[in-house]
Amino acid sequence: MKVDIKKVAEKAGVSIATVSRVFSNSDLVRQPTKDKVLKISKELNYIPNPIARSLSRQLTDTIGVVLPDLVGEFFMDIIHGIDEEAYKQNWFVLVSSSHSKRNILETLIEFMGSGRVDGVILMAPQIDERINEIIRKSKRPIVLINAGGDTNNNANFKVDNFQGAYTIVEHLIQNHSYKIIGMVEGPKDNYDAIDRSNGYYKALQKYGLNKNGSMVVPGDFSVEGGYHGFKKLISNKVKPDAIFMANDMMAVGAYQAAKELKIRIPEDIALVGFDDIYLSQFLHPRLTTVHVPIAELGSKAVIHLLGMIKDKKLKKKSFVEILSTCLVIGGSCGCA
Amino acid sequence: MKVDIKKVAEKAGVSIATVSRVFSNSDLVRQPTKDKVLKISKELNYIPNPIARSLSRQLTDTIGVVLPDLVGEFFMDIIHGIDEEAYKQNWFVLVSSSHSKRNILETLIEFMGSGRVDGVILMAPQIDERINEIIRKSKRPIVLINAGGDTNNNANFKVDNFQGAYTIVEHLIQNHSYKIIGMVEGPKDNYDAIDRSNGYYKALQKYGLNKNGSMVVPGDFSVEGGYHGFKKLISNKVKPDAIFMANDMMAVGAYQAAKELKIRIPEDIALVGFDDIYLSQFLHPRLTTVHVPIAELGSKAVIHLLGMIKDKKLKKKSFVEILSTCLVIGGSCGCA
DNA sequence: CTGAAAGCGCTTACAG
DNA sequence: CTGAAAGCGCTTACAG
Repeated sequence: MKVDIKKVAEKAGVSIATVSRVFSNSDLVRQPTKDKVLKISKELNYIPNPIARSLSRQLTDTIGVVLPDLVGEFFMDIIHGIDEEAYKQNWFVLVSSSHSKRNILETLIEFMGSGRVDGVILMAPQIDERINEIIRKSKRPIVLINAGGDTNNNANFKVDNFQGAYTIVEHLIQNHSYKIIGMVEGPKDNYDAIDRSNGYYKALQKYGLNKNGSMVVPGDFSVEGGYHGFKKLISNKVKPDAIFMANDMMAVGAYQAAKELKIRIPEDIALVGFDDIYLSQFLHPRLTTVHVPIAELGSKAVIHLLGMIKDKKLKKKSFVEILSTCLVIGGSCGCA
Repeated sequence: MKVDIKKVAEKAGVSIATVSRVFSNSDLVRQPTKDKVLKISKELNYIPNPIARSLSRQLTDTIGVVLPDLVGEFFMDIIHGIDEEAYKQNWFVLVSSSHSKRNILETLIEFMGSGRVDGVILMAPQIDERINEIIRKSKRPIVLINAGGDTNNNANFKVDNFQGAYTIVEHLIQNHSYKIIGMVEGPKDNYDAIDRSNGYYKALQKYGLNKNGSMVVPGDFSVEGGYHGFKKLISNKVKPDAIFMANDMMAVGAYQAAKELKIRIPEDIALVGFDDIYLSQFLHPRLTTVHVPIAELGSKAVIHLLGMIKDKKLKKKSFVEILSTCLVIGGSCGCA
């Protein structure tokens, strides 16, 4: 029943070494021999056992992907980007997201410590010292996606949150001449959020609006957070002309609040977001926001990781690539 | 540097057999011996190599998950359901979705043929003969999620599309007394879609509306499909009182069309959907729809699959569980 | 309760 | 170009 390399070798009248060479595409085998082995293999329905191969080569052809719990909207895009690229190069993807039963740390230890994967892609909103220690101790390469905290001495792929925020706020100022621009920020300890806030401040400063044109309230990247943040801004004696929500989910909450208060977007107040989540195109008017290249982040991470696995030298180098975002114009900012 | 079972055995003054037994929690080891081994292991930072373990046991503790390309909204929920349950039982998840570079068939062959996984969960909208053949030939167990086509002799977990559709249409008839109920159907070759259509017809029939109260146009589960389907229904001389969109994505398209035509929902026409996708709660008014227990589908599939892996007898039995859906009432049907 | 040894199915340096 | 043999790091039936 079970057909292994021995059976193929026997039938083909060669040694298992030769069969092995045929399947690893060694050029040490003559074409006729190769043909014969391949023919027999087909007949017997032989597929080399990847586990045995892994044990022998000390390589698994598998990468581990560790994701945080809350990536919701992005989840599929990331996995797709990773999966597609990995497949192109004939690698497998072991996925693990943190959830109620498990945290990132555990998963990382499991992946890095065992021989189950040859490298890992880690998406962690925040790298703490314990995580850094695991990374340092491990001999397996790791690539960070959108990581915050101390990410030195690692390979990093990030999104240009600062520039994205700067650009969209600049759009509000330059194209629409809004004078007072409010912002509902993201979580204080989230690095994406911090960079977005910085981009906002920078744009205001550039156009001299930082003194009287700024109005900031805290938020948390959730729909409810956006709902309350919007209400808070709107209840100010001086009303903002426009509001920059630090992410689209909060913008959704803002739409709800506006609806409730019968405030029209963009007639009464302009609104913009960040992320370009799927949902944002269905808001009315369509949300003006910043597009984030999620799938690309995934595929770039894979390419780099495989490079690190193949070339040990690369592993030592720290590396950062910041992917640029692009503005998505909808009607919510006041554009036609 | 590399610490293996030998090193631990040596340091602990026992044989590798004993170390192995300690880590597989055999009760054949005395507590003091166990303690000593565990202590040394901690010191040396020893983790048993899962690949070697797999080769020896002929088990990988890994399940493969094969998903179609287009599950968008559900993707994360399914993976989460599967991942969480698998983790509870200490299993790993190898994910693979079909995409531009790969189809379901290839992935399935790869998973089933090689020794990379002990079983697979397959979500295929349609099982064709080639897929069935692969399943039949493989000695590894497989569980089907929401599969269509000939799924006999397999383990299946499905959603009760028929009942869900029946219930929501019945709601339109019973609670709102609508007399003419249109429907935009899903793809002709999609089994979910077919069952939903059947539920719709059954409800109309039950209440004697099948003669004059039915109005059906084709659709394709896409936003655009819903947009055009809605327009087509609305352009009829006799207008429907309510429309059942075969899925929420199409309902989104219907909202867009309604907005454009200045048709109010539900005042001018009631609208309901199916799936309860994340987005549907943000439509105005909130979409009345049918909730589908996606994560549960995933976790149930895992539980059953692991059962099949552990108990070979189970593997032979065909099995179907149909998870029931529930009605989610929003404002779009005319409810307060 | 513990150990020596065979075996899981491959890869690859070495010898020819 | 090909083969015999050691080795990858475990598990487990067998013997004690």
